[in-house]
Amino acid sequence: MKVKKYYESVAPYGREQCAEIICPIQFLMDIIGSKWSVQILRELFRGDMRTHELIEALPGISTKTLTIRLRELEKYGLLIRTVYPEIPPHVEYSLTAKGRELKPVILAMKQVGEQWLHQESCICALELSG
Amino acid sequence: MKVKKYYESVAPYGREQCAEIICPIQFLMDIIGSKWSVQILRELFRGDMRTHELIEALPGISTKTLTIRLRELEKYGLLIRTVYPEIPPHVEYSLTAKGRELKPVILAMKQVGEQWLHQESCICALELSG
DNA sequence: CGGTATCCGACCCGATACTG
DNA sequence: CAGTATCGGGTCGGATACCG
Repeated sequence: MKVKKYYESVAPYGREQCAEIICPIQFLMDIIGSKWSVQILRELFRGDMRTHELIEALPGISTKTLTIRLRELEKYGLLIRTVYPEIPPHVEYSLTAKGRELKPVILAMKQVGEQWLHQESCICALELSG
Repeated sequence: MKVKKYYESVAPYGREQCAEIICPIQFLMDIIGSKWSVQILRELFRGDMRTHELIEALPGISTKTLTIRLRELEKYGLLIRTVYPEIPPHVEYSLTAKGRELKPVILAMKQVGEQWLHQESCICALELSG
């Protein structure tokens, strides 16, 4: 009886391989649409990073979720995991060429996201009335 | 006691308003990252659509999910819902100017998505060994 | 340091039946 | 035709403790 490693049991829920019709936009969303995925990629665009650097750069992420996301992105060929056989362990993550193809997507998202963020009236803003 | 309408009870799970630090990329993902959202927007970029036209254009979506996604996108100001007081009911959805600002994002996603889709070896392909 | 195992609440979303 | 109510399975992902 094959036992799945725990991070294999988690996959983007919308993904349906080889459906009759595949929308390339949804196809991409299924790859990068999980929580934290784009933020991990965003960090790696700044340069190669070690695990604890990612954890520090992404406040709130758990080691479990980080590992799952990294394995997914590695499986999709977007990043490479390099292990240096040292003690204590030393693991480095870096974007592949394929991963860097996401740059225009992430740039476009950044541009629109910033624009909308600045327009948005903050829900937490103090109400002066009353 | 206020009773939430059922579609108000559903919101993108990653959204945290007014966090100390907000990544504009994640901010955008929280708006368009739910299942079906980008596909709905993709259809509306082709022109205004009625509810049943969207259902036909998005095979697999339920009326419930469609309604929830449409209300979300309307709440974010990305589309407008127009009701024509007729019998039978006639409702039309159209992108707002803000919604159309997503065009470069969706185009970039489409481009990369198509490229990767064509590279991908199909998991369902027959295995010739054995 | 990096990763794993386990538990568990939250919620996403599909199916179905029903209303005006 | 468009939308609502309700149910329920699946899984997402956070918290925590532990290992080599």
